[in-house]
Order: sequence, then structure tokens, then C-alpha cells
Amino acid sequence: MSKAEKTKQFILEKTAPIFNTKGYAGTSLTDMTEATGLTKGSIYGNFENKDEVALAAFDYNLTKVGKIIKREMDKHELIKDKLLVYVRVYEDYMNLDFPKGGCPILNTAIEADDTHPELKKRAADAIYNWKKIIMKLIERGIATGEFHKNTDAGQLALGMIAAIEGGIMVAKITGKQGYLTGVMQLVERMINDLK
Amino acid sequence: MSKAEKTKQFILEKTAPIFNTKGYAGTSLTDMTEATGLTKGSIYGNFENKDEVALAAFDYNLTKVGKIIKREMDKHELIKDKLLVYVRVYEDYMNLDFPKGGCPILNTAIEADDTHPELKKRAADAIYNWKKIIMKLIERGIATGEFHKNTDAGQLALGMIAAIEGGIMVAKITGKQGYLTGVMQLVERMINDLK
DNA sequence: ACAAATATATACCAATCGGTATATATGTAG
DNA sequence: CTACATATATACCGATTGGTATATATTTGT
Repeated sequence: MSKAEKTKQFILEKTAPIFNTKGYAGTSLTDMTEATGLTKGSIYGNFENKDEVALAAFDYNLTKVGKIIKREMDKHELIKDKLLVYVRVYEDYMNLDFPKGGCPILNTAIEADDTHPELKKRAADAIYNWKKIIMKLIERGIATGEFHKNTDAGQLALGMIAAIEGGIMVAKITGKQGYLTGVMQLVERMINDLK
Repeated sequence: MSKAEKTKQFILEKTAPIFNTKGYAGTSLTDMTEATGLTKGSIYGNFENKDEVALAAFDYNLTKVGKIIKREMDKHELIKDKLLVYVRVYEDYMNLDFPKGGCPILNTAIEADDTHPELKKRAADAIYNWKKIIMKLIERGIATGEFHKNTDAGQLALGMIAAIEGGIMVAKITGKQGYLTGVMQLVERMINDLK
């Protein structure tokens, strides 16, 4: 890893939490220089412009979530338990080293959908990918006989995603952790209803 | 209604959609003057500052949603049908005169939770209020015998809200209306399960 | 250790930001 | 119709925005 690569990673590490809390429009170059201790020239030596940092920061945050999910899933054998990882992780996201500011997909989706095509595409792709992962798990569960056949995997995947993201929003804005727990219990019931 | 009051309403009517699409940080005074055709001096003669416009714009958008919901609910007698209004309205929100940019609670909650205490409070209050309305409907349904007794009204209310908001986010970012329909079917099942 | 390449800092740019003092136009009450 | 109050426009402010040309350090391969 060259010095430049290391600096690039360092910049992302320091700025990704800011983009995820203040948003793209709300994060200034001054925020970035203050967070990193670097100067504008230094940052622009490693990134083309603010856009490129924002996109890379989104990827950084998304990867961070993905790694946590994967790590936890690998601890379980049953598909049901693997699906429940989403419940456990998001329910408890402030205790794990989850990206500061909450779910980057949610944050980016809401800000970028009407304003920033590139970020919008990335958020959409993240949803597609998440949906695909859940669907594959459900289908694998059906194949192994763990789940019964008549399940609309796509619909359930979207339902889980929607409930989780909506639950995060409600809990964050009210400050009531219990609200998230309640919603997560409903998601858990969805998963258990797979049989 | 004095001239000043009329102008104030006019400014809100024109700027509320902008705040709801571009967000608070993303909306500039220039956006406001262009949308209204008024000058800065004129806007600042009616509002103290940008903050005050943003807060009033949020209220404006929220009231707009509230009116649609109430209007549709009044068309039904059964509590179940009243609850289903949320499904029908949000499922079809682009066809009704819903605020441009999607659900103002969701948009405001995501942007403001880490950045703007006053907007945050308003979004949180909107959630509390929405939850209360759903809970009262459920409890009324239990009282009239329309729903069975063992129902956690609070949890279900939050589950509905979370699923609806999450569904909107997913549908908006992917552009797939069908995704929202699918999630709304799950919400409908939640409501039907009340018996 | 040295030269070439690369990374970082300095100092600047025009444009835009939110905001305001003041002048002018408009509405309103008597 | 007039006089006063209110609403709107003009012209400006300092601060901050994203971005860049250039000079200076610092890595890096040899």
C-alpha cells in the first residue's frame, strides 16, 4: 500500500462519518480539512473533487456495514439464524462499530434521490444487492426444507428491508431505542413465519 | 387574510416542495427567490430567516399530508378501512396531490436528526402524533369488537409507520413502484391480522 | 544517497452563501 | 384622497463555498 493509498484511506476513514451525519450538501471542504488535519491541496491531490470523496465515503460506509453483517452471519448455520442477523445487528447498531450517523443506504437514498444521480445509483444498487442476498437465503432455506415452499421471497425481502430502515428512522428521530426493538420483533416474526 | 399573510402562504406554497426535495442544507435563498419570483428583501420581510421558512415549510407539507389522510378516512366507517387509508394513500402518493419529494417526515427526519434540533423536534413530534392516531384507531376497533383484544397497538402502529416509510424510501430510490406495492401488501396483512 | 516522481501546503480565485440597511412602491384606514 | 403603515426591491456586506496554480516537502526506485 503506497503512501497515497494510505492517505486516501485515511481521508475516507475521517470524512465518511461526516458525510453520513451531515449529508453530501451539508458537508464542506472545511469539514474535511478539519477532520483530517490535512489541507485542501492535499485532499484534492488524492481526490478529483468533493463528489469523488462523497462517493468513496459512501462505499466505505457500506462496506463497513457489509463486513459486520457477513462476520455475524458466518457464526450461524441455520438460514433462519442468518436472516435474524439483520435483526440483531440493526437492533444493536450503536454498540457495534456501525457507521456513525446510522444506515448509509437510508441516509444517502433520502438526500440523493432528487438531487445527486451518482449517489442515487449507488444507493439503489445497495438496495438491489441487499434484496438479492435475502432472497438467496430464503430460497436456500426452501431448498433445504428449512422453510416451506409458498413464500414470496422478493416481497418478504423488501418487507424486511423497509421495516428495518423505517425502524431505524423512527428510533433515531425520537431517540427511543425501544421503538426500534418493537419493529425488530415484527421483523423477527416475519422470519419465523417462514416456518 | 391580509396581504402579508397571503404572501407568506404564497412563499410557503412555492418553497415547501423545494425544501422537501433538496433538503434544508441543499435549499438556498436563491432557490427561494427563483421559485417565488420575489426578492430576498421581500422574503425576509415576511420571515425572520431561512430557518423560519424551513420550519414553516415543514409544517405546510405535513398539513398537506394530514389533510389528504383525513379526507380519505372520512369516507369510511369501518376502522379497518380507515387504517387501510394509509396503505392506499402512500401506495398511490404520486397520483394524489402529495407533497413533491415524498414524505416530509421521512425526509426531514433523515436530514435533521444529526444537524438541526428544531426540525428534528418537529419530525419527532410528527411521528409521535402519527403513532397516537393509529393506536387510537386500533383501540377503538378493539372497543367496538371489530378487532380482537390481544393486540399490542403501540407496536403495530410503529410497525406500520416503519414499513410505510421504509417502503417509500426503497421505491423512490429504485424507481420501482412495484416495490412499494409489495411492502404495502404486507402492511395490509398486518391490518387484516387484527381480525 | 540521489534524482525523479509523487504528495502536501500555501495562497489565491470567482461564485455563492445567508443576511441587512435603506430606498421605493404598494396597500389600507380615516 | 390623503397620510401613514406595510410590503417589496435595490444594493450592498462579510464569510464561506468548491476549486486551482504553484511552490515546497516527502516518498520511492535505483
